[in-house]
Amino acid sequence: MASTPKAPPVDKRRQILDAAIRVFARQGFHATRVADIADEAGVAYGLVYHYFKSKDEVLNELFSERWSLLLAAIDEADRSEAAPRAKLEAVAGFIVDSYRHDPELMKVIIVEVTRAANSFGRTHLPEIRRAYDSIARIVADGQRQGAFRSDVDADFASMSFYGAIEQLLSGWIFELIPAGDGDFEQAKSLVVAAICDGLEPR
Amino acid sequence: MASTPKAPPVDKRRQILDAAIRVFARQGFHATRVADIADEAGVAYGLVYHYFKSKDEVLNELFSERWSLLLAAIDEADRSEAAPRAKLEAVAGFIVDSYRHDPELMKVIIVEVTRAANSFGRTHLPEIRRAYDSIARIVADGQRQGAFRSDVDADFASMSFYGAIEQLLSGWIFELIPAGDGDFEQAKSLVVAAICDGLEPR
DNA sequence: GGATCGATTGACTGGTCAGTCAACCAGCCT
DNA sequence: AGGCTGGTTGACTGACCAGTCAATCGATCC
Repeated sequence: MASTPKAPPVDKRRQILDAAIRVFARQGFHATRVADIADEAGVAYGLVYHYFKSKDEVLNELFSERWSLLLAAIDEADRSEAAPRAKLEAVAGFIVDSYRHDPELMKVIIVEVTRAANSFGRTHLPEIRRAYDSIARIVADGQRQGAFRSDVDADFASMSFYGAIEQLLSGWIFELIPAGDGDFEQAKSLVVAAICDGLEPR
Repeated sequence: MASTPKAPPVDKRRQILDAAIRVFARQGFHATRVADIADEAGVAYGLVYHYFKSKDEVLNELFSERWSLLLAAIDEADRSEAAPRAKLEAVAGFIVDSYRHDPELMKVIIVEVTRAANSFGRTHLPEIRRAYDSIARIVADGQRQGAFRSDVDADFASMSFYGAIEQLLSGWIFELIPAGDGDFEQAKSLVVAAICDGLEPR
């Protein structure tokens, strides 16, 4: 062959990360030994430490990879010309689709980072917080435009909105509420409806 | 003395539980050694195992003690004659007051149990679920009375409502939003307002 | 005063893993 | 061939800590 296969045909690093998603999702971070990751990846124990400084770094990498996409999606929604309500729909849509596309990864991120406030959540608080802040900016903008009532604090609304979505994902993850294909679509509009329209009839 | 001090003057078991709250809140469950609990309680290591079968059981006890109060409060609200919206206000009020009354205990319960879905959360899922179900019953009742719109699934509304409150507590716990004395009162009505009235102006 | 029994003590053990490291291997260049 | 480089291997170690247990204490009763 003329090509120089400098990089090996299979990306072992990626292989380890993907294996880690599966194992973390199945057993939880604390209950998985590094050997479990290596086994699942079909790779020797030591190789994990060739590519990652520690077991923690594997999880950090998984989180950062995905969370940066979320931050980008929120910012993109914010910068768009859409109506405030449509912006929130875009954010909810992105998160729900993330779960639909890769439930195991989202499970790991939520259970092991976002909600693990005493371990990884603390480490990544600044990044997590950036998401809350960006959502709050969308809300505040909507209030300035008169699309949202102004007697609700934007930070508060942001927390409620995000909390509601995350609780929904948790419900799916732990099979507390049905997670059919239609449920996802329905959920997207329902979270926004709940926060924007409220429950009371007009 | 005529009295028979069958029980020792200080309840060591309670002392251990209270110490555990402080240490769990400060360091998190996984990071606290049993020796830390004993030290904080001013008690010998082995005494913890005299009163509790394991380190896990200490946390279980703390959770069950408090969660049963929450379940009772929700059920009491449900059984009352109040308007559906007032019932939700009562639930939100109880949870917020629980945090105000003992932030450390609520931090432990939320961080280590309710949101620790891969460890204790899984163990206590049935009890946690009972809270969601009771709230859903309040919502469904409100829908039957016409006080709430019916095109939002009650289970879904329940999850959103609870998720919003829990996210608020998380915000206080990790100092993402201000936790002054007035903020608590404001929050109670705001969670309900957000979920009942929504954000859009009338 | 000594027998009994529950509370209390803290040194010790056994098992578990994260992380290390020396050796091995495969491709590639000279 | 021989040597270099970087990916790959897995046995080993050192630290940590939950849980055990035999010993001590102290109150109460006979």
